[in-house]
Amino acid sequence: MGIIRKTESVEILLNEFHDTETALSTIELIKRLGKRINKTTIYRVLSKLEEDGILHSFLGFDGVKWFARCKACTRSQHSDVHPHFQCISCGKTECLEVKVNIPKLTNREVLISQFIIKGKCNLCVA
Amino acid sequence: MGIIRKTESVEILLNEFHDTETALSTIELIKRLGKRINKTTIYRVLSKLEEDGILHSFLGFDGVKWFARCKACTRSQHSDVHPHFQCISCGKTECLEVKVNIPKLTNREVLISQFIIKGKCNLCVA
DNA sequence: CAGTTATTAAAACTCAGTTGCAAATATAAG
DNA sequence: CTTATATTTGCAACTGAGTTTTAATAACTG
Repeated sequence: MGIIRKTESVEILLNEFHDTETALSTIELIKRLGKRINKTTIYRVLSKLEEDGILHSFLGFDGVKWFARCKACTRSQHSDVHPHFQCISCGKTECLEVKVNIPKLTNREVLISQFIIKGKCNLCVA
Repeated sequence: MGIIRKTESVEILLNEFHDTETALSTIELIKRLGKRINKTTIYRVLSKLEEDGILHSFLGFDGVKWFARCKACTRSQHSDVHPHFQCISCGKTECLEVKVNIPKLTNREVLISQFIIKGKCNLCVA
């Protein structure tokens, strides 16, 4: 249904994504905000922000859901189709501004795709 | 630690993968075999078969774990790096025999990558 | 300001996956 | 073949991410 009312929860959550390009897991957000916002609300607001094309989500290697800011998505179309990188050392998870070429598949209709890469990030690779 | 003894559980599970190229979820395997093998054992045998390079695993869009036969993997190296396709209509999930080009990432070390595509399979696309 | 409707918190629940431990069984040694 | 021992199994209880239900609360509309 998307966001209709500007509530405190929405504002607080949007704020967490405002000053960062990196993705945040639901777990991390609950850890940070769990005392101010109920976890049920956190889950609901996140999924509404996704519906609205403000955030996009993906599953990390551990099966936990991550969210990150969209750059050029709208409510009707999520156009953020890029790989996500998860660092095994520091845990930082980020969107990669790289084009993915989805392989041509004969006789199949592609709807969504997800590409996750695990490794060491620029700071941890040393 | 991998498989050391040839037990009935190992044989039954290997058999499920013997006559199919498609992937099987842990949920499906527990549904099929849960009366013959305890679910704990199913989970344990699957992960040992993965260690041995006989099966490989990946997470579906729902966060459930899927397993499929490896083609050219060994205990020391899992070389099955291909996309997986999950059909939204019939649920069939399969390995795609397509090469994925992992984008060149400067200053980063890539360890594992996972590419999942969701859509309609050749039978359901009609 | 009052009425309507979306949003929230809280608690209980779901369900995939894990853990600890005692009993069972495959394999190696004698 | 029998015994010793180390792996494997089943069971029950647990973990933890995410969901559902319901009553109370807060944002918008007129």
